This record gives sequence, structure tokens and C-alpha cells, in this order.
Amino acid sequence: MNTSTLPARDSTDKVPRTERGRRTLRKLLDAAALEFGDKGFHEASITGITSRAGTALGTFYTYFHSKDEIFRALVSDMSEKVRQQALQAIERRDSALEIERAALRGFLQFAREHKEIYRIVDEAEFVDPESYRLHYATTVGRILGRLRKGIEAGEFRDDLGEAHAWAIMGMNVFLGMRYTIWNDETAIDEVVAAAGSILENGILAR
Amino acid sequence: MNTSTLPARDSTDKVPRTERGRRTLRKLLDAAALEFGDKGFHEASITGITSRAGTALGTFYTYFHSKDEIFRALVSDMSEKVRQQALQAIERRDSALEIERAALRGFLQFAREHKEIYRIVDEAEFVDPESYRLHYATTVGRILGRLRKGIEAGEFRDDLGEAHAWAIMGMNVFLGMRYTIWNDETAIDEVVAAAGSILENGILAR
Amino acid sequence: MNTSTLPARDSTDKVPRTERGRRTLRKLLDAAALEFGDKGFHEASITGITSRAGTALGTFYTYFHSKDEIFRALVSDMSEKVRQQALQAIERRDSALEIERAALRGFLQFAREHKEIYRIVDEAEFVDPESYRLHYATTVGRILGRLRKGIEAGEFRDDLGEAHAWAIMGMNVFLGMRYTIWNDETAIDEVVAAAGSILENGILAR
Amino acid sequence: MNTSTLPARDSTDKVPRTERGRRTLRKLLDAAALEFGDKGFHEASITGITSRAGTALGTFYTYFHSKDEIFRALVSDMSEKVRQQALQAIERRDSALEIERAALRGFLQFAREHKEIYRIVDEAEFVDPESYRLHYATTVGRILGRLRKGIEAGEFRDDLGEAHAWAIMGMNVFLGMRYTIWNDETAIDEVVAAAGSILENGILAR
DNA sequence: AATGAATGAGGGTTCATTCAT
DNA sequence: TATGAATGAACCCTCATTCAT
Repeated sequence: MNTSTLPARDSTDKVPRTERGRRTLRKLLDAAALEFGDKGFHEASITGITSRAGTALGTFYTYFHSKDEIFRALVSDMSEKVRQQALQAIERRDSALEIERAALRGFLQFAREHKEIYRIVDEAEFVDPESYRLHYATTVGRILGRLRKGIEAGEFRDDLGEAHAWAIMGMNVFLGMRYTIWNDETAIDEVVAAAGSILENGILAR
Repeated sequence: MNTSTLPARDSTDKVPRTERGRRTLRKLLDAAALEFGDKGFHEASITGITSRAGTALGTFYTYFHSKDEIFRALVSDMSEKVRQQALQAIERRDSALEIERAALRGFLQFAREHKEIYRIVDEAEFVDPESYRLHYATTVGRILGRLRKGIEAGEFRDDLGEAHAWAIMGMNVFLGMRYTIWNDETAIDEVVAAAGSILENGILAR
Repeated sequence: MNTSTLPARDSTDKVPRTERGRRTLRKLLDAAALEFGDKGFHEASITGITSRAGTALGTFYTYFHSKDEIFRALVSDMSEKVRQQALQAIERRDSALEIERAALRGFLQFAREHKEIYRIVDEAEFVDPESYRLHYATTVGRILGRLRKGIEAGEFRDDLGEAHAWAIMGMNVFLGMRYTIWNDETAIDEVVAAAGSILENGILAR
Repeated sequence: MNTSTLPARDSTDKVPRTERGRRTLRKLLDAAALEFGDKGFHEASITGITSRAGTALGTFYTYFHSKDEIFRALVSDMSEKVRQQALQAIERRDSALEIERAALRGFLQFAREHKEIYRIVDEAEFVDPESYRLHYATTVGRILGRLRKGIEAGEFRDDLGEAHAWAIMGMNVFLGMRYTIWNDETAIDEVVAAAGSILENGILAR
């Protein structure tokens, strides 16, 4: 795994001034993603991170003030990545419903390839609730934006609001947990079809 | 809070033989629910539990082998409670869709009154994944059972399956998180209406 | 194993007044011998003793004031047993040298059958040094007595003293450790012959 | 006391990379020898070791994984020391019997100066039996080697074997315990004479 | 005499963080 | 920047002993 983009850093973060410094920072972030993904926040150790990164223990504190801080940096980094891939996934889709399907499909594919991201973001609920809430608030904002576009286009009911967006996100997240993290043998298309059919028709017989 | 029913105990647990022992055990479980709910598993301490319970530190180990064990006991206890209240909530409902609405309403009401339960069960994902999975697997099993009854009654589409059940559970859980744990000012009926309308009609304009 | 004779009790010990009490006391002592023999003093627990004895935990303190006390009682009990069997082993021997051989043989046989005794007595060095020293001081006194008899009979050199007795005891104890506790496949007679030949001739070539 | 040579370290041990680290390691080992010697393994505490060493508690764990590990390190260190001094003690001796006498004399002198070593090595029987057995197995190997040289030289009987070596070691160890640890007022030469006379002539009258 | 619940001092160990080089 | 030794608060758990019945 390789963090192509460095995460947004807080003003309190220590910004590397040299190229060597930037390389070290990136190594630490990549190592931390592996360590937290493997062991979870509490079982992970700074030593584990630095030994994966191939640096000395003390070097960690040249770049981060604390274990919490690197975790936060990672969560916001990954939160951004998840949304980036969603944007890509919904490119060149016409129908609003098809966009929702594509978003879920993209999310599931991404989750299968980056299970550690799922784990890190979710554990944030108990480690750094603020960034966890921010992640889901932002995500639900995106969904809500899509719903509104669909309404404007006359494709969606015009009474959809925030609660519907949360409901859709909950569906997606739980399907992701069940069919990518716990067990990834079910075809993604089947899962997308199930969720899509609920959005399309509800669950009543016709 | 008061644990009306003692949780199922493992065969390895120490079963109190006297009435006094049973009282102490209950005090410990109640205290642990508060402690874990307040602080989360890792910040919670055995000392915190016993001082809330009004017992000596050592007394804890008369009833539980470890911090993990009482946490597990608590999760399975609460998992059961959540499902119990769901059963009550859906009594005397005729329509299958109405049953789903009632189940969500019951869950949201219960969650508002027992926020610590939500936190404990959810943190189990990172503390004792097995009991976490068991909880959601059992819960989805209940939902699936209701879906099948609705299919038999001709009320639900006959292609509903496990994935649809997971989707519904995800909706419910996220709505619970958003509208009872994070912020409980929104009327429960509004939330139920939003979820119910998706199940009834999907999200398309007609 | 069955403690045929109850050990000498301190004046501070609690003496059972009923037959039932005497039975319980014996059960506790037998259980303690097994527990200490198996696990050593520090790993042994009062719970381990009482559960082997089939009594409740509290019952232990009806008969002993402390863990140390029962250990002491056990050591002096066993110390006595070891010497008892030595007395039997040397019965009806004429030659003083033959008596020494018989004493060693008896000790080795006894040690093979009661390895836990060896362990308990030896660990006393670190748990209750006084009884350990008493055991070996008493034992060396017996050896010294035999040496003196041998001297009187003109069979032994007349310059033998305490140090020689300690040397002989050391030989015996280490041979016991090596050839009965660590590994009991070597024939006892071979071991006795080796020690006996040293006492008879020393180690020089003739 | 000062550990002139650092003990053989396990591959799992943490090897200090700086001079300061090596000093700290040595301080810890010296302190541990005192602490274990004074109090015995179970009564000794890591806090006791670090406060004697003048370091913080945590520093202990920079160099050892556990209390057991430092004890093991200490036993093998001391085991080696005991044998080293034996080698020195027997230098420039011609007669094989004189070598045995010198070995015992050296051992007794060493034991009088380093009583804590005796205690630590012996307690290993109950704390880390493997290293205890290794110590005595190695020691008996040395004795056996000397016996064989004596046989080759025609000085010793040619039927001496392992059991005789164990017998001699037992003599030495018990004499050491009695006349250096328990009570060190008896002249070493008297003790050596007693043991030597047994080896020379046995105990029979001539 | 017997029971089993209750007590709490005590100690080993972890590991994030700081410090000196 | 990088290193790795040093720090010490924090906490889980054990278990001999006491207590109430």
C-alpha cells in the first residue's frame, strides 16, 4: 500500500522541510496504516509502526505528537480516499439511480481491496469520535447532494431528505461489512442488485 | 439501569451459590455496563467497575476471570435485551410492513433510553469480534424471518433474501446512531417514516 | 498416598476434637503433600489443596493458621518418615559399612516411590530454612551416630567426625537426586555400589 | 560485587548498542544478584532490583523480558563463574588427588565470598529447573573429566564413572552449604582434609 | 465444624512519551 | 533529522486470609 497523497495536516503537525523528511513521513504513514489495520488502535504500538517503517522509535515523534495524532491523520486521509474513489465510480452515469448503484459498487470494490481502511475508519468511533462523525457527516452530505440532483431531474421523489441519506449510507456500510470484510465470496453485483432493488421499488409485492 | 435478567453464563463462569452472591454479581454487571458505556472498553478499569458496584477489587474476580469475560457477558446480555424489546415492539401488528416500522421504532426508543448498550455492542467489533458478529448475525436472522413471513403472506416481493435483510439492518442501525446516539431531538416518527417510505416505495418518483 | 502418622503439631496448631475433624485434617495433609509436590510451594494454592481434599476453602483455616504452617508441618512429617524408613532399612545388618550401604539403598528406594517428599523437603531451604536445616542436622546426627558405632566396633577409622558425616550425606542426597528424581532407570544397586566403593576404598588405585 | 564478564545472552535478549546501555545492563545484573541473593526469587521484586541499580522501573524491561529471564541469565552467568574459579584453583597441581582437594578448596573459598551465588543457583531448582540441571550436569562433567585423567595417569581406580562423580559433587556441595553458607567458622583446610581423606582411603580402619 | 463470599495489598508488565547524543 | 535509552504512570490479576452464616 502506498499513500499517494499526503493527508491534510493540522497546523500543529510537524511539516518536513527536506525531501528525506517527506520520504520518512510517508513511510511512517504507510506503516501506521498496516499496523492499525492489522492490530487495531489499542493493540498497535509505536514500536510496531517504526519497525515496519524501518526507522528508530524516536523518529516517530519528529513527525507526530502522539499516537492519537497519526491515527487522526490516517482517518482523515482514508476518509478522503473513500470519497475520491466514489467520485470516480460515478463518472459518466446518466440516471440518478444508476449513480447510486455505481457508488455502492465502487465502495464495495474499494473495500475489498482496502479492508484495513474500513477497520481504521470504523474504529475511529471509539478512538477519535470527532473524525468518525466528520467522515460520515461528509459522506452523507455527498449522498444528500446526489439525492437532490435526482429530485431536480425529476427522477427521485421530492420528499427525500437527510434521514433518507442516512438510511442509504447505513445500507451501504452494512452490506460492505458483511460482503467484503466478513466474507467476500458473494458477487458484488448481487449485493448491488439487492440494494438497488430496494431503492427502486421498496420491498412490497406489486 | 437494572439488569432484570441475568445473562447466559459460560460454563467457565463462577455461579454464585448464595443469594448474597447473586446480588453481588448483578451489581457488578450493572456497574460494568455503566463503566464500559461511559469510558469504552480500554479506558474502563476493573477498579472503576468495583467502585461503582461498591465492592472490593478482588470481588470482581470471584465472578469473572477477566475484563474480557465480563465484557463478553455484557454484550451477549445486551444483545439479547435488544432483541427482546424488538419482540415486544412488534406485538399485535398485522401488516408485515407495519411490523418493520414497529421494529425500527422500538429499536430507536430503546436506544434512546439505553445509549450505553449501543456503545458496548458496537465496540465489541474491536474487542470481541465474535460476539459482535453473533449479535448482528442473529439480528439479521430475525429480520430475514420477518421478510419470509411477509413473502408468504403475499405482502413482500418474493425475491427478498439475506442481502436485503442486511440492507434493512444497516438502515436501522445508522438511523439509530444518527438520531438517538448523536442527537436525539428529531422525532422518532419522522425517522421511522423516512425508512418506512423507502421500504414501501423505494426512492423513485412515481 | 496416605499419611499414616500425623505430624508433630505446634502448640499453636488447632487440634481437632472429633473423629470427623481428624479425618478432615488428614485429608488436608494428604492433599497438601500432592499439591506442594506437584507445583512447589509458590505455585501451590490453598484452593488447590482444599479442592484436592474435597473441602471448602474456609475449612483449611480451621486446621492451619497459614500456608507456611501446613508446609512446615509437612516438612517435619516427611523428615520423620525419611528417617523412619532408614531405620527399617538398616535392621539386621552386622557390618557398619553394610549398614551405610543399606541406608543409602533404603533412601533411594524410598525416594523413587515418594518423589514429592524429596521436592517438598528440598524446597524448604527457601521457604522455611529452619525446618530444612533441622532436617539435615538431624539426618547428619544419625549418620554420625552410625559412624561412631563403627569406630567403637573397630571397623571405621577413629578420626571420622561431623564433616565426614556431611560428606556422606551429600553423596547420598545428590545420588538420590540424580538417579531417582531426575532419572530412575539406573539400577539402585549400581548406585549403591559406587558410593559404597568410595567409602570402602576411596578412589585411589591400589 | 561486580560482574566482570557479561553473561551469555539469549538471542531474545536486547543487546545494548551504546556504552551507556552496557553500563546500565551491568548495573541491573549486579543489582539483581544482590536482590535475589538477599530475598530469594519470589520475595525479590523488579522494583527492588531497579532501585538498587538506580534506574527507573521501566528501564528493567529495556534489557530483560521478564523476571524469569534475568534470573536465568544470572544463573548461567554464575554457573560459569563457579567453574571459572575452579579452573584457576587447580592450576599447577600435579597429583590428581591434589587436584580434587584444590577444586574443593577453591569452591569453598569462592562460596564464602559469594554466598548469594550459592543461593541463586540452588533456588534455580525450583524456579528454572533446566538451568539448575544444566549447571550440575556441566559441573559433574568437569569432575568426570578429572577422574578420567587420574585414571589415565594410573592414579585413580579404573572403575570410576559418572556415579562416582555425582557422589563427589554431592560431598562438595553439602560441605559447602554446611561450612560456608550456614556457618563459616570452621577452617576450610579441615573440611578439605575430611573430604580428601575419604577419597584417599575411604572410611574403613586399616 | 464447615462453607463460600469478600477483602485488598502487592507485583509484574506495558508502552506512550521524553531526553540526551 | 535520526537514534535508542530512559522514564514512570497505569492497570490487570493473584491469592492468602478474614468474615458472616
